[in-house]
Amino acid sequence: MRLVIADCSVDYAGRLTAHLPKARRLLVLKGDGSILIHSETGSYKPLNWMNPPCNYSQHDPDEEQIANGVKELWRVSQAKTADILWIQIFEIHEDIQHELGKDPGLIKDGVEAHLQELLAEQIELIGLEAKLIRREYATAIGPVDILAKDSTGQTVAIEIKRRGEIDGVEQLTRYLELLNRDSSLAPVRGIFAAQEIKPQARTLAEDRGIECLVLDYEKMRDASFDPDSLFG
Amino acid sequence: MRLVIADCSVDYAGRLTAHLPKARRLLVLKGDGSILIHSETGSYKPLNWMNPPCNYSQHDPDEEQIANGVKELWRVSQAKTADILWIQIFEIHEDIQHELGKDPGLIKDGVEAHLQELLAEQIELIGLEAKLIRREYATAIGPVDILAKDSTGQTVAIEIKRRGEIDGVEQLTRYLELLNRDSSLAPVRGIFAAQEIKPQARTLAEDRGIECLVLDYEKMRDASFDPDSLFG
DNA sequence: ATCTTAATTTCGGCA
DNA sequence: TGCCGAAGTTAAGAT
Repeated sequence: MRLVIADCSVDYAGRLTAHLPKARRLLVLKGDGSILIHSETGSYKPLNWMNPPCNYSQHDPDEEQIANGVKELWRVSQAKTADILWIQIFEIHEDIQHELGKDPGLIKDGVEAHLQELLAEQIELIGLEAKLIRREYATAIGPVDILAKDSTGQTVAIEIKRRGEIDGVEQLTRYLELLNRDSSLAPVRGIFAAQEIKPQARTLAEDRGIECLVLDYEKMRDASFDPDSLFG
Repeated sequence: MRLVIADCSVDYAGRLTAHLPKARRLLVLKGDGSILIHSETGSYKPLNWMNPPCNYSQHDPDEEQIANGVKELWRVSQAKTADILWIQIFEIHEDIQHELGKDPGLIKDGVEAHLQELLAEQIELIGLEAKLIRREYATAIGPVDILAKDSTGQTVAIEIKRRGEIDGVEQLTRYLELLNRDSSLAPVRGIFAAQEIKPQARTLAEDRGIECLVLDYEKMRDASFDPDSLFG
């Protein structure tokens, strides 16, 4: 990995056209050939970048560029698409190199899968005497997060999201349409369950007769450790 | 901006819990207090990070940590949320500092907003004598990009994308369903306009009676500079 | 390899 | 400030 602090200007041409005027910035050239251009502020997205695999080459600045003070001209192009980054280097203030080696990677815990696990375990949150049929109920267009039966015996399809947005309602709608063609299950109603449900998603869901359920992750997790606290 | 190459391990607790085992990495401490932790590969998202505003402090490692070889213990916490990053430093291989100053920022060209502006201006591209009703026509489930009337007086809802994919067709379908309930507008037909329309999106759109319109950005931009060139 | 879905999404615009 | 949708989204998982 090479780290360069330099006064530079950048031009990107690819999915869009963009330009960075001359300023002092950090250039990170990674071992896989990718490059990141960062400023002093703004997290964590670089001002400009190129994803691997890409090709780096150095070129001679033309007369006009030399007259403008350009010392080096870098070209970074994407190997698969037509994306190109031209970097004009005016002055290099720092230039160091270190090999980092392979990274063991990030270990995560606590995402959507956990919410699904907890709701399956505490299925009565959707209504008293509700029973779990199964998680990840397979259909032709993908698995339904949870399939259950309510106290009246009606089948319920549940879509779980961390944040409930319109896409999730569309997804559940497609499942319901399909499940309702299965006479052994129909009529199937839907519940859209999420830690947070956006107003537009709620509007669309209710317009389609889909119930919205806001999940309290902390409470569900606590109840999972101490089952008595939920229904006791 | 401070750049540190160090052997470190990281623990994050916040919206999720995550851990990075000991390895050599790049730590970027920006002037706004934010921190990025990068490895040799994988652009451009860091392995771990903390967004500004945040607080940095150094702590004394406990006996166990010292026994494990921890030399420094950094704590970076988000000022507004409860997110915390603990960084165990085993060895520092490089530690440099540079002030970059304020960045003039990125200048973009060729995004969706611009396409929308151009099509509103050149609305006859959807058909002769078409008239613009308005851009960003508000509905309960979000704004329609462009609402217009064609030469027969029929209302037309237009969804604009840079790249036309299935999502965009779904979005337009929802708008059409809603708009067609409004007797002062109905019947409303749809046009799916994009610089590039994916075959699957085109198939779905046409199946639903939605017209597909491929936009030539360069040509529209030129026409905007020289209006005569378009219809002359 | 392609498609689908989530993301500690980030980022910008407008109410 | 908060909500909503786009992004050169990126990244991970499934088909």
